[in-house]
Amino acid sequence: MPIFALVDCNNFYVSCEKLFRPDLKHTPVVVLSNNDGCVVARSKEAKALGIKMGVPVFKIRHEIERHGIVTFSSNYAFYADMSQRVMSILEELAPRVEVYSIDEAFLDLTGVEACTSLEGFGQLVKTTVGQWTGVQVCVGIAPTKTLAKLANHGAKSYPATGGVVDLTAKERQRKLMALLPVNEVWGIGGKLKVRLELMGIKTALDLADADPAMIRKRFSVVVEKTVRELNGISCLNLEEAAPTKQEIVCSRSFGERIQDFRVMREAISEYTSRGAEKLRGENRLAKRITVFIRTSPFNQQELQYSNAATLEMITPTDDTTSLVKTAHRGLQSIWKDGYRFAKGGILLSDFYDPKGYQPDLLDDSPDRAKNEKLMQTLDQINHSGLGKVFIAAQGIQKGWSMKRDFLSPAYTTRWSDVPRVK
DNA sequence: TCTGGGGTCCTAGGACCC
DNA sequence: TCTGGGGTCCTAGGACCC
Repeated sequence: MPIFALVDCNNFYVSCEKLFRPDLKHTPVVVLSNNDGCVVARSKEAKALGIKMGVPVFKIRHEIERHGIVTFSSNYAFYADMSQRVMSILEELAPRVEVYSIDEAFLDLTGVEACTSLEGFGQLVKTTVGQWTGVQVCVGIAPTKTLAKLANHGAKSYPATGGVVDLTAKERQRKLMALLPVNEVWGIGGKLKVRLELMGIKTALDLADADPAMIRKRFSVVVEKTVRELNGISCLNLEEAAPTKQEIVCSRSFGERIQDFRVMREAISEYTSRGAEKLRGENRLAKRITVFIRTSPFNQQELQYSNAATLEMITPTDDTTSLVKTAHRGLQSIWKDGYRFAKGGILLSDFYDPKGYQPDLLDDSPDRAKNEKLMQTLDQINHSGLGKVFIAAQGIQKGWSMKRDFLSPAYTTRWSDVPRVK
């Protein structure tokens, strides 16, 4: 029987910010999404004040002032660096690790029991990560990933557990599941919760006791697997190697609404360039690009418009200039004057290996090799810290670029920002 | 006035073929 | 009035995750 552990950092983004701001130790702190739009992480103090996850900042302005809540713009370069430190420790402690997200990892603990108690191992993970990085984690241990997630949830919710829950015993599984609403189960979101509740399935335990065949018929194989996982039958394996990407998205809400075609073209050019850069980083070529724009769905007073265009290139490419040209055609085909656009972006898909694709006989676009050197040079300069080079279509003013009014310094990734001890 | 970004997987349904 | 059936492939859209 396999044993999984889920290690999850507590309030990760906020914890990162607090590491370098000991003065904020007991202060309520929140981290905001891109554009300083919504709350995406909350300190324990902020949670205690009733600040909800995902709430738009403008709705809690009053609370922020009244309670002196400190806000940070999200600083992904910093969080990604801290994440790497945590993950490399986990990789030292456990033989097999799946980095599941920026603040979570699954560990394979099969066989660990022979050497030490599972709970003891969980405590070791927790204290080691805490001492070496300052980041606090909780550990959930169980025979399936879905149960390990629930165990972790238990470890977070009940301080008496000491942040580690071993859920390998069947009775403990059922006891915890009876307490949890069905939408706390990994893979059950708001829509499924409503449909399940109509069938009388209200708790995680109700779902575990449901008939898998019936669930498959009424929902899907995904939910069926969830039911089996809740019963201790492992359906989801540990995925050590990151699977190759199927698509690359670059999209942003604009710092200010866009009403002018030329401005939108700049923004789309910028996202396309970034997408092309990511594509080269993944060592892939894309054959398809989707361009999309939309007004704000939150403002119902306003005229709404949302559209997307998908274009196919003759030959798969990673060349910024030809991708930007294609994106421009796409934008042209969906653009409409008279709207206040709130968001736009591009999606690259239908990927090919640069070494193994079939060139098209009728392709008359310039030889890929010519632009390859140019793209390499572009990436090199942009990664060197010497400055940034970009194509003219991206524009210079960028009034639309995102707001980040409360950004913390790059403590761990930029020499000039490394804190000084006086 | 102001509401994130980047992914995955599955399914239904249309297009197309014989 | 009567208007095949079965298969594959592709895409859009919906659901979920963090």
